Amino acid sequence: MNSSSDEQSSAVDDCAIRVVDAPRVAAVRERMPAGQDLDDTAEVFGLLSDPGRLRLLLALLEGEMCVCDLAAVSGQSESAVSHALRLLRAHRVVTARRAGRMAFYRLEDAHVRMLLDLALAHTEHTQAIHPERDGNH
Amino acid sequence: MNSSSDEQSSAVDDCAIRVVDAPRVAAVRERMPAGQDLDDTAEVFGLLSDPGRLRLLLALLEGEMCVCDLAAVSGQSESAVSHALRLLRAHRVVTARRAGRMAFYRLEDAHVRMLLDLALAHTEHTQAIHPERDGNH
DNA sequence: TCAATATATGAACAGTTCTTCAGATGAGCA
DNA sequence: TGCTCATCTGAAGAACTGTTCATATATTGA
Repeated sequence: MNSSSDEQSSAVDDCAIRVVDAPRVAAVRERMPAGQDLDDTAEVFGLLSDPGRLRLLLALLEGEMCVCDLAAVSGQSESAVSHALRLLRAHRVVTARRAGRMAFYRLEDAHVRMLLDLALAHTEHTQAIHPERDGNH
Repeated sequence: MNSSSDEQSSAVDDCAIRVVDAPRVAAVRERMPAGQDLDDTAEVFGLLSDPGRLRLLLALLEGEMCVCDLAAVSGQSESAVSHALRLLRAHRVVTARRAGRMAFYRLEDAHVRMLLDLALAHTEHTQAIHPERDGNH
């Protein structure tokens, strides 16, 4: 997870980089999403690129949960979970509902939910295809 | 992108962490994918979490391309592209076809292709909803 | 064989990320 | 009010990531 994509300056036009299939390059460049959109997308994937956060989000797929249960489910310290949730909150992937001194988190981002569902379906699918991998490494 | 998930030791049973909704915690834990699968999934998301690699992969969605054209399309140095492709190759996300001194890369992983399609659809969709975002930041 | 070209690689550095620890905040309760 | 509990936060260090520069490999054509 990082940021870059500063206008992806026109290296092609500048002739700084040589090209083999020029029309193809132009066409693909045409369809390439804008720099900011790419950065945003990469950032979302970055949020999903940590096993700890992945566990939290998968747990939240089925409904809201409080911080301490999330810590138990994901096998992380409550501090680590809190930090992770803060990051996810900052990106509006989850939201918190406070009830007394507890905080209940829920998955708020439909796009992330789809990505998680897809990933989950994939692991279950490959599990079915390659059962020799018993998942315990 | 990192690795962890060492057996996610049974903090629940150890009573090291207190739990509010015990049955819920048990049920979610039951459905949680195995540690290795989670690590693998996180790793895939990690591969997609860099704008540069994202550009390369999006370019490859439409067919194979040589390294120099990928550099042109993605606005990166050829060295950076080569390093990125090596990483993607190591994870079998892309494969190389060599023709003379050129190397043509293609997207090889169906799961990654689906994730990219989904992400692409999402940016196009939000583009349609929020046209005020012109993508130039 | 030699030079030029396309890609690959290694090492090193800067920047980022994750975890941990210590302490802060703030709600509930005696 | 003072105490406990659930969560949050900041700072610090270790580990990781991405880029660059220099150089290596390998193929083509002269």
